Amino acid sequence: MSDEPSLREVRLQKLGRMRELGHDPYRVETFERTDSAKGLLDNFEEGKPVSFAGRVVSYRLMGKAGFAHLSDGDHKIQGYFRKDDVGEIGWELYNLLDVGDHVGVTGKLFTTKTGEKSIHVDTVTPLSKALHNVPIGKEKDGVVFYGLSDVDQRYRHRHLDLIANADARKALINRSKIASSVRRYFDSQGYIEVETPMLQLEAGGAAARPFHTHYNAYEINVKMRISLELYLKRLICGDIPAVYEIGRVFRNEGVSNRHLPEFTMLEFYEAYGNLDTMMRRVEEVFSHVAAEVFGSQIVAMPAREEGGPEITLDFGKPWRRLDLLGAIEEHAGIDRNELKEFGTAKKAMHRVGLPTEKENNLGGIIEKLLEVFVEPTLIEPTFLIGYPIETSPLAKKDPNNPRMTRRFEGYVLGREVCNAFSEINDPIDQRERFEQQLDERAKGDDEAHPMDEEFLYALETGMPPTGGCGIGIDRMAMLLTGSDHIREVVMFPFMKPRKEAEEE
RNA sequence: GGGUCUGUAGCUCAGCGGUAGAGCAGCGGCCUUUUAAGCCGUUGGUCGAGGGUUCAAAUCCCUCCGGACCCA
Repeated sequence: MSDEPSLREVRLQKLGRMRELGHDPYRVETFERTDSAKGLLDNFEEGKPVSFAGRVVSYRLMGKAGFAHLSDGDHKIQGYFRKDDVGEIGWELYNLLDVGDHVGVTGKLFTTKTGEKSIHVDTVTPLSKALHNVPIGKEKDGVVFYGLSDVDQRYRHRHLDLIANADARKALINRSKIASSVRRYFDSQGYIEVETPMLQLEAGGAAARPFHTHYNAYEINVKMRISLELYLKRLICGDIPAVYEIGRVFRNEGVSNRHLPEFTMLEFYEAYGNLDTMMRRVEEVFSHVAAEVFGSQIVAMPAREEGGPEITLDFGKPWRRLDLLGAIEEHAGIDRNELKEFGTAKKAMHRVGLPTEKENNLGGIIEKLLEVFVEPTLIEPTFLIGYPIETSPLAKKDPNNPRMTRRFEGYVLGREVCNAFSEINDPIDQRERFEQQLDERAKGDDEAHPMDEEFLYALETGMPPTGGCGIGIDRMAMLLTGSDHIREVVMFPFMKPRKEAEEE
């Protein structure tokens, strides 16, 4: 996207003139500021001398005086520039400014005729020149006009989005604060944060296709990790009793409003923790983050549909706990006894109007029923407990029902937010599960879990009973910031490359 | 993968068979407390790309390249 040359040239000419006046913006290295814009406005004292620097986000010239708002990113404050006060050079410099430039000013705080707290400027120091149009909208009564709204451009040129769109900026910054807050929670609970390998010989710990890459020095093909799970459990085997990681994982899949090929997972593991421990951790981390980042455990969500009621979620309360099969019984009208065998389950699935051709095991059917009938109903924070064994190759069997595992998922607003289980610490059981997965793989399931001898060796050394849980940080951020698209909470989401018109 | 919509000036958009428009930004005037400042004037576009239909295509058709939303 090349600018109209003339526009860029005009800006370069203005830059040249600034240099002629002895004010090359790029030679300046620092500029002392009395306070942030918010600080100046909050601790406003009429007549107080101040200095401030920021980006010009609005600009009005009226003959021999003018106004411009300067933004430090978070807040903005208005400057009043008068020819008689800034002098000949200062006045010309002001005239050379454009929306998008950075400028430093000194002056005195004062209140305009219309009551806006401002800086009456007496010196002007250009600090950077914007060489192209910076699409900052004009604003009236909180409504922004002519801003940057093209979604593709907002993501591709995120810096413009951060400048121009306060809401987008806020969601992204809150996402960072959420991740920091999660860390503070686990640190305060005695957990150790670690970083495990992203390049792996076999990508395990989840059902997903990995990205492949090549390691030149060893001349081997390696894979990008799809989860954090197996390495973290190897640390539990090494007697690090409480461990977590927040890191990027990569899954070779399509994109949607909830999926990106790379996303940030939190996984945490706690020796001697069971499902109840993990549920408590999830409740606590959500309430901790809500309170720390949003100032309240009660979070207001935008209406889920146009004109619908606003929803408030109270993360101060314990989450609802429901049995998975019971929930299917309630919402799909399928008796749990029908879900004991593949044949009857398939019939029941057909009865409730779902296609059954693609299903080849009981667990798949149960998960499908869950997705269609139960998930959308789970608005209030809810744990669903007890998942089928076929889709849970790393979770302990339920001693009361060997077809099911000691696993739960948490849901909020109809979306999965976490996945946890009592980790298998029986190496014999784990090997059998991997072998079952290999069978699935042989049948064509390319997301089935690979065998991992190193992991099994660690388990054979002995792992205490352990609870583990994974939370998608992006999903958590979407939830808490009320974003409907994962790309709204990722600074630089992967974008399909633009085909250049013609490479010549 | 399926459906709906969409690509026109730096930004936000209108035009939908008769030969390219508006607001903002830019440029030139006027204006020393404005705030979507205002007033006067003005520059700026291979109408995503290619092909077709037509006397005539931004507009209709086809193919491609992007994008958005919904669905599997």
